[in-house]
Amino acid sequence: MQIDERKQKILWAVVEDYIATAEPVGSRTIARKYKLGVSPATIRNEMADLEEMGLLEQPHTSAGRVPSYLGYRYYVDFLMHPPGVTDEEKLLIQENYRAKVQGVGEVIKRTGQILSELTSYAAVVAAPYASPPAVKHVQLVPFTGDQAMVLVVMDQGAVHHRLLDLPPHITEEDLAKISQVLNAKLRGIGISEIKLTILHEIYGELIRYRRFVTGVMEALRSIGPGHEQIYLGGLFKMLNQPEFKNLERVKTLLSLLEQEDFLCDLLASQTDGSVRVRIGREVSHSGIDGCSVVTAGYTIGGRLAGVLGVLGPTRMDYARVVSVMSYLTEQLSRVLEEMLYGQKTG
Amino acid sequence: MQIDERKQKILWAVVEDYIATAEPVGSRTIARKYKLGVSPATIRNEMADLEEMGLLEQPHTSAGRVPSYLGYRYYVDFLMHPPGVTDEEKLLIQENYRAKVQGVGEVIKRTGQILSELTSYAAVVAAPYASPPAVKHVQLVPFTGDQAMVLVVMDQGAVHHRLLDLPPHITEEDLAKISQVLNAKLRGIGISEIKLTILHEIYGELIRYRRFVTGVMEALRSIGPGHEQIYLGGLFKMLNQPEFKNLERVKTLLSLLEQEDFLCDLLASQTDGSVRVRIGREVSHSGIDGCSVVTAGYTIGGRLAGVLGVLGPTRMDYARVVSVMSYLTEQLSRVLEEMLYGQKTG
DNA sequence: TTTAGCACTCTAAGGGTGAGAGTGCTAATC
DNA sequence: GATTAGCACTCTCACCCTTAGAGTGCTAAA
Repeated sequence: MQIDERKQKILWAVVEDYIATAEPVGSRTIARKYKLGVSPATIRNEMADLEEMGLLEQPHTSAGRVPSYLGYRYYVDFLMHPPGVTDEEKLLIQENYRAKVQGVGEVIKRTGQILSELTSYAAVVAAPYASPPAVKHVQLVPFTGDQAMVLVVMDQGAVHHRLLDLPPHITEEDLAKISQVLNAKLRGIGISEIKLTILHEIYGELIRYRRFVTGVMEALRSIGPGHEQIYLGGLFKMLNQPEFKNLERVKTLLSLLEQEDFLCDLLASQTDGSVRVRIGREVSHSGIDGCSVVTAGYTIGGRLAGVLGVLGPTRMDYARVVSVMSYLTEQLSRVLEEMLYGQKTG
Repeated sequence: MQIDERKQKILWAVVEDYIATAEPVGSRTIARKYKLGVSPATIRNEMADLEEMGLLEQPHTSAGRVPSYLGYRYYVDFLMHPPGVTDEEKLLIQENYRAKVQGVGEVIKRTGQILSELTSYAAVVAAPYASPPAVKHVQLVPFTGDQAMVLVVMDQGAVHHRLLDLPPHITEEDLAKISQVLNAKLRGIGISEIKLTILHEIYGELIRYRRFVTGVMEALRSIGPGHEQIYLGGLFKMLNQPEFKNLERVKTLLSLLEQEDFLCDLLASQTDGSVRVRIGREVSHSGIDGCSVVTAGYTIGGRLAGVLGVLGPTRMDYARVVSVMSYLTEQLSRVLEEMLYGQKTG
């Protein structure tokens, strides 16, 4: 059996209606609302076919139909028409960024807020993690008598800091000198690219402080790519969805979402700037059944810089979410580029 | 009518039992479990008195009694015996801090996690906001061709950064020089203490860069004291409490907790290192009925440095929470002091 | 003053019922 | 051969009723 045009229309109608109402969709409803020019009986027959093909499901014998996982997949891949973003929404988004924002963290937060605002689902946004982030500047700063702080500025504006124990009898000038050497050797290099040759060069010039420099390098390595700031918000919006009237579900979901590792996992698989939809079981995490995740990458200077995502029930308004996400990543990329490289070069 | 010892015992028993079971407490239960040496009938009479005094309430005529707001207040003020913390729990807390922790942020996060772990309620922890934080180090770092990053390390380990437009034709050496002057003038001074005299001194030495330095100073001022990192966690734990089986409540609560302003408000009123219990209506925030908040300050060098709090239902195990909080703030103060001032001076 | 006994009240859980929505099948129609 | 009207059937959900259970207040006795 194949999916002819009428079947497509019916599948489309079922998915759209179910997304809108959260109620199983009956043949009568489709005939009435979507005027396909055929009677409910015909639609019933077609729906029985679609069920046999695994695209629809029946909660129980005498209920309407509900899209199956495959049904959603087919809808997302072939049937939906992302409606784009209205002018008002565009304005809203741009307003949101126009307000004076201080630093990347603020931008990320605002992005998350507006994302959940516009979609009514939970939003997750990872701050730029950059692939790979390159060191822009390293600075050792005396802190207490026996501790120093290592400051590392990355080329995309992130700043990391670590505290380090100082060896005895090291002076502020020593620190400045070490900073200087580290800068000369590391600037423009990704953390993960720090290889033995560079290490040897550094040790060569700083042989006196070998042990301390080892500590510094360890601290640098501990920065790694992952575990940047992650924004999560809009949870309460998602609870308005009827699928979350079950408290047990809310609990397991919340306990997952509180773990940053989990959020990282959700976003990590995004490897380019496209919009990616993972439906139900495709979100491979136990305890998060019946949910879908839409992720999209944003870029800085053309390279993937970070990911934002929307988490909602499988019955998610995919078309809308995809529209919002693609416009939003575009804007976010633009804003970050302007911010980090200046208006002129952006 | 006054509260004699027997009434106290009965009130105590009602509160304890209700906290433990979340069920209205009947006279029979009290007679059986708390062996006061009197019959249920006597207890009934006493309970009627306590109700008349406003310390107990009846959900409906034929249910047991439940503490009223005043009842909880009386219990917290006069009747409860904080049980202290068991040795295992002490060990657990100390283990938690012993693990290698990187920076203040990590300590705050871990504190929040263990706090909600030990109490089963939601935990809120504000990173040290310090009164006032003093500048430890200022550093200007060239970023892109026409932007520089201002790094400010505060004496309690926080690091702030801001991006700034550079005037044309400024060199890296210029930046280094400006950094040096700023450091000399600002080190040890609180952001809010930067007064005109200091400003004049700086301008005097850096007259050439006057406009740029103005920008730097503005950036510094924008750091301000408030809005440090706030940890919030353990929400899903709180949902196990039967009072949150009502989804509507969970939603309003979540929407409040997602606003950092709200969390700040919750913690802000704490002005010393003591443990403070606010019950029900005392938490003056609409939309958060039936909840109590326990806050406590932690100190660094004897001065209030930050606040942690527990948010739970009015039927909260106050005795336990107070015990945990007072031990935890003690430990947290110790850990932070060691971290920021070094083991020897702590 | 305390206690036993008892009638009374209220809730929450269980079970039965009927309306409503939707289906699948069959036979008639285009 | 595809489509449709008609109809019997199924299943859920909301509603009502009933009852068990827990707890009370009152009264009278100890």
